[in-house]
Amino acid sequence: MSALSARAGSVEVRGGSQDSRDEILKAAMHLFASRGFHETSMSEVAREARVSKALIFWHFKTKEELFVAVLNRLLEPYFIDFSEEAGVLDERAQLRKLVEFYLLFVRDNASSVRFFIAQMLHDQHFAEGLNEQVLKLYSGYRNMLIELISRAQEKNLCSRQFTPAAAAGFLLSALNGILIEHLFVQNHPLDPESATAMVSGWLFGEDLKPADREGKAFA
Amino acid sequence: MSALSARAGSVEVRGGSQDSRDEILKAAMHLFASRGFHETSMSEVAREARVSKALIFWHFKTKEELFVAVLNRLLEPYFIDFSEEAGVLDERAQLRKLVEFYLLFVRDNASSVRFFIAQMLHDQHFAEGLNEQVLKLYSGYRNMLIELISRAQEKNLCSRQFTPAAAAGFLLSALNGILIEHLFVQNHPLDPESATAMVSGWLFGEDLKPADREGKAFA
DNA sequence: GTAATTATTGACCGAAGGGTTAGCGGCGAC
DNA sequence: GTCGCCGCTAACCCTTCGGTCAATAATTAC
Repeated sequence: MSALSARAGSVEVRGGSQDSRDEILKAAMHLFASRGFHETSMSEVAREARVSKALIFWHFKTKEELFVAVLNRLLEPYFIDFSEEAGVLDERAQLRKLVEFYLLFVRDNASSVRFFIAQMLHDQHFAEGLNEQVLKLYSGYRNMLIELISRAQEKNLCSRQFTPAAAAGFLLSALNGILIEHLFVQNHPLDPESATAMVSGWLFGEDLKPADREGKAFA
Repeated sequence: MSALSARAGSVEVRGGSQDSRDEILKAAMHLFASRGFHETSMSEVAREARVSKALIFWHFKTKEELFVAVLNRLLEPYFIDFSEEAGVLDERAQLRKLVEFYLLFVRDNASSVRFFIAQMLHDQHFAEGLNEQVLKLYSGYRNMLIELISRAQEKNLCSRQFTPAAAAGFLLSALNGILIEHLFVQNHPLDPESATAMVSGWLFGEDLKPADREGKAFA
């Protein structure tokens, strides 16, 4: 915020402490996210931020505090509000939009997603604070799905084979499965269109276009 | 193997070098799997194995070599052969069996599965050697699914809506999604029966029993 | 019995890690 | 001007880490 506005002058005229703090955070984000907590030393962060190690400890009491700050910063893009887009679309289109949004987000933030998953699986210590926030995001998304599916079922727009909660859960599992396949198998382009077609084919019982029957996203 | 048989006497009469090597491996397995590579020190391993640190370096040249040995040891349970069970069952039952097997395995080896996933996501260095083996397992499983689905489609036992490869891919994604949900949401019991019912409901277009419509595995 | 080989150890080493401290330049307040 | 605070640094401290080494038990070989 003020960190950026203060940098009006084109070159390295940084003055305020916010500026160095930001530089440190950026360097730490990069290093922590790509190497992990224990494999990143404060000296490395200092070097990458072109700042003395002591300054980092002036901004952040401990390495862990810096790490938590990085976690929160990396988490920001995950808090998105797309309620306004909903207005005109019917439930089926909204669901499709929601699924596509998930897949696009994962594709465009793969490295950050990978980092968070690895972090939560690996380190229960930090995970505790993290779990709360991630779970909030996750259940928010799930609730939107449930709500939409429920309304779609009322209007007979989709199969009533499952309860909305079960359908949403299964859908989420499929999405998560696509996610991890994408993270593991490199060169797996995660084609959101094909995957969305596949998933909504299941959900709405639609007949698929011949191209989608091959499920590029899963082959 | 001989490690155990040599310990016939009730108390600590271990002799051969294999015995101490095994003790070290067991300690290292435990520590690496629960804390990770970088967070585990050789001194800790030595203490847990009740052995001097120097002895570890006598058995294993470096920490990394020990870690690789641990990886291979932890990977052993994953190589299972269940071709003989197939014999009498029809394709539909075989598929159900295969799905259930996946889920049971994940449930019963959750900590090891968690460790491998975290490891592969986190550390590309070791992941390279690991990826090969894991990918072999994975594509082996996938090929069995494809083969079975293909035969099931020929016999009209299941929907022909998708190509076998696409159906297998989607199925695997669903399974992986269940897997990660199970790893993240603690107290999520991963009910294999319910999940299998759900999944085969999708695959075979079967009507579900009322209890399964609620999809306990996903709620 | 003794020589060689195999297991095992305590003590040690240099490097790197997280964190501290004393101090320095600059700048606003008075 | 000078006092005091803020931003910042070089040098230092202590601990831990991966790894080595010389010495010593314990086995085996002959």
